[in-house]
Amino acid sequence: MKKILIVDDHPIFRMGMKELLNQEDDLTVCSVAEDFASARKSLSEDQPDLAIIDISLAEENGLDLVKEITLNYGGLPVLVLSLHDESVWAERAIRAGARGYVMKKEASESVISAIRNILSGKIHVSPDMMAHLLDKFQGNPDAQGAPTVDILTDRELEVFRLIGSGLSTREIAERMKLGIKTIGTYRDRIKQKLCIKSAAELTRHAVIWKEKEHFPAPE
Amino acid sequence: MKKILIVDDHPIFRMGMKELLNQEDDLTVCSVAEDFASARKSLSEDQPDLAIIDISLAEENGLDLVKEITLNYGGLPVLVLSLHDESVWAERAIRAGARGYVMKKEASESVISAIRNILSGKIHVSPDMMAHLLDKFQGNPDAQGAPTVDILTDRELEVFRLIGSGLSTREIAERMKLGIKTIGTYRDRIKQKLCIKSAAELTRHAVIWKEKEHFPAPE
DNA sequence: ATTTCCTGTATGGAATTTCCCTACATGGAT
DNA sequence: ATCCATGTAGGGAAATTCCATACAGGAAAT
Repeated sequence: MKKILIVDDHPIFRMGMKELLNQEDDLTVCSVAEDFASARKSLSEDQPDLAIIDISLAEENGLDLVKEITLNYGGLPVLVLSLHDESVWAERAIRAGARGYVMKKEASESVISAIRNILSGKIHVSPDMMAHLLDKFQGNPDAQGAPTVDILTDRELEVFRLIGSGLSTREIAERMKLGIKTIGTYRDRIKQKLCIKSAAELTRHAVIWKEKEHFPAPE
Repeated sequence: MKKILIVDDHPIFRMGMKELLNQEDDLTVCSVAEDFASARKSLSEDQPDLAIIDISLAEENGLDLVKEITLNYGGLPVLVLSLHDESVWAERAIRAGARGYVMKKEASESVISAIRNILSGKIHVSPDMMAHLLDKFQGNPDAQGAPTVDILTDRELEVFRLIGSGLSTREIAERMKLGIKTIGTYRDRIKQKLCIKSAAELTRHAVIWKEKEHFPAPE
């Protein structure tokens, strides 16, 4: 019986996931957490065999939790869930130490099979992503993907995203629990990498990018 | 026993929602649908008392389904769910005929109480949104579908547009051959009229608006 | 092994901007 | 006649932007 920890800040989704996993004979949800603090608690108290983490946690950045886990609980495999498109996040998730990535809108069976794959030692991402990662691994840096945003580091991207949702520097600092000056540095670096000259344009690019990523179809 | 139809394209979320509702004594999920077609089928076959609709459906626009339902099944109340922030979609949802709006990340209890409110004839949105809608209703009675920018004066709109194309205050002043301070005043007034609090958000709204002008929405 | 580059974090200080208030002239609406 | 929306602009404190610099830890390259 494998024990599983779920970290997700959507209550109803947590409920669905728990239901789904408990229907399997050999899996059991040992705990659910909605933030870092309770996730840490469960990690030490319940000793799960696998952690399922939503990387779009409300206040915190799920990638950080993934990093923390692979650092401190080396053996514990992590499956990353996300609302958003694989092409943007899967690679970062894997680099952060996750053993798999699935999008939330995928079928229940995908989630189950991802879990089984991971528990048996494999890495689970979609075939496309797998190919892409391998490509990149062999040193074809210009594989494809977003020409711009791709060169941002995790933190830079995080800041970029928050800029895109209309937050001010101070608000971003609060949300990420960093100094204002640090956010300033990230903004500088983003501007440099993306060849943007003013704050106004930075915001504009960020907003457009975010709208594209997060609101693909609807008006 | 009230019968409820769930329309959502996230399998796991559907499962969670179903579980949640079935735990209530007086509610039962009569059917779940993941797209328009099966939603229509359930509507005529199962005669639900309430429909819960995720407006970020994969291929289709959930708002259209809301409109269709209020048109053809006049009496059937609709609760709209969305991943995204209320401020963006709630108003549209209500205008499309929905009787309530909740974000997916809200607690399970909010969903339940939204359902009960709606079933008892009320409209359910967050207090903030309620205030905003009421405001709009009396302050601007003919605001039916008028985009907010309508209340801007010509100059304000001009400034708004330039902000949306990523120009800084100084650049706008130069382009319009006005003092920086004047542009500052326009920015203040735009913010006030559009209920925007920070410069970052102002830019965000302006960019989104401008982008929309250029990419006529497939609504 | 050592050097170099990248990333994350942060500081300093000058130049700008934002933000909130006030001011005033005009041309309509009441 | 009066009130109000509009276009224009100034003052001043607080906040942000912009540019430079710093340093530690890790990865990559030599």
